[in-house]
Amino acid sequence: MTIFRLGYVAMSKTLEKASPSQTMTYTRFQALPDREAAIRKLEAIARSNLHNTLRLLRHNQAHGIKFFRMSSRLVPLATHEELRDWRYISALTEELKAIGDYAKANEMRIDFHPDHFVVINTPDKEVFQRAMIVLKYHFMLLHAMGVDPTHRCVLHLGGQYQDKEHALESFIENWALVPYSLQKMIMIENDDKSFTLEDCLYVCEKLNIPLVFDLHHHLANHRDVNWVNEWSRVVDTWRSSPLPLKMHISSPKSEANFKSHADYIESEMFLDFVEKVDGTISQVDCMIEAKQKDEALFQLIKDLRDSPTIKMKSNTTFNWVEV
DNA sequence: GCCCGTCAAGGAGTA
DNA sequence: TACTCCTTGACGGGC
Repeated sequence: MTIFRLGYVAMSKTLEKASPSQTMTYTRFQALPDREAAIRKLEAIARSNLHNTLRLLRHNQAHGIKFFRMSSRLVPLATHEELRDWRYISALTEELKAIGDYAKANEMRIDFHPDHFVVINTPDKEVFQRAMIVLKYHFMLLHAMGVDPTHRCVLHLGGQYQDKEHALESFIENWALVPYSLQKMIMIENDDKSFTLEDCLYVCEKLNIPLVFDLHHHLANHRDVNWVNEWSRVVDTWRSSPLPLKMHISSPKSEANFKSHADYIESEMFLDFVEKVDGTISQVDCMIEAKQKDEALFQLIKDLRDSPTIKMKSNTTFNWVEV
């Protein structure tokens, strides 16, 4: 039997006025005459984002959702080079701790997916250093929340730079330059145009990093479309993790626009995945990446509930969500 | 209250 | 070499 736990990304389509990603651009920040007042404004925005994150967790708890990816934009301009002197963690200690305490009390898995500008295999030292600053920002947020940072940040392998084999080796070389505390935080995900499941397995096995398998990306970019052949290797990358295996699930927007995410999840595709995985592992945490966010999760649960296939499979357990 | 340009980032693709 | 596009949600000016 496999337990499938479903989660969603960053924001809700049903909870109103609950953005965790309110922001201020550096252009606007700079335009404010009083720098101290501008920083206090940034802190007010961050507090609102953290408050809304806690509201989202409460909303999730009410619907039985125990898995959630937080926005990486919780603290606007936190990693900007002109704001290095800003001690945002100490200004936000209470709000951060409240999120961690709530997640722990309700046995929730919360994590991050820093955006694709965090590139570890880059040949550019400045780009690498900026990547470290962004990773450190995520580390400090988790630390202040009181959440064990192990395997809480999903990254891609990076750029190909006209030579994929060399780019893979660059990742391995640059990995040695990543502080151990940040290394422990990272999971690697296959992407939809450069690095396939096999490429990621090569790196993950070599460096002992858990692999987050993205089924949609795999369908868009693969060597062998039949991912089941490599499934046991994916499972093995999670052997030393304190967390269950994590997956990304999304559906293509259209044939013409295959790589973009659709509003909802095709339940047939999801059921096909469930049938292939069921019984191979005790638990799989599936991150639903759909434009309609939690609404898509609710719809998927509804579709599954109506599915004759799932009714036949009495051994399969979902964390059912009451709509 | 809606529309649309702008903001930010690194890489890929094109001229 | 220089540009445009990709992606994302939010912001804010214009109407």
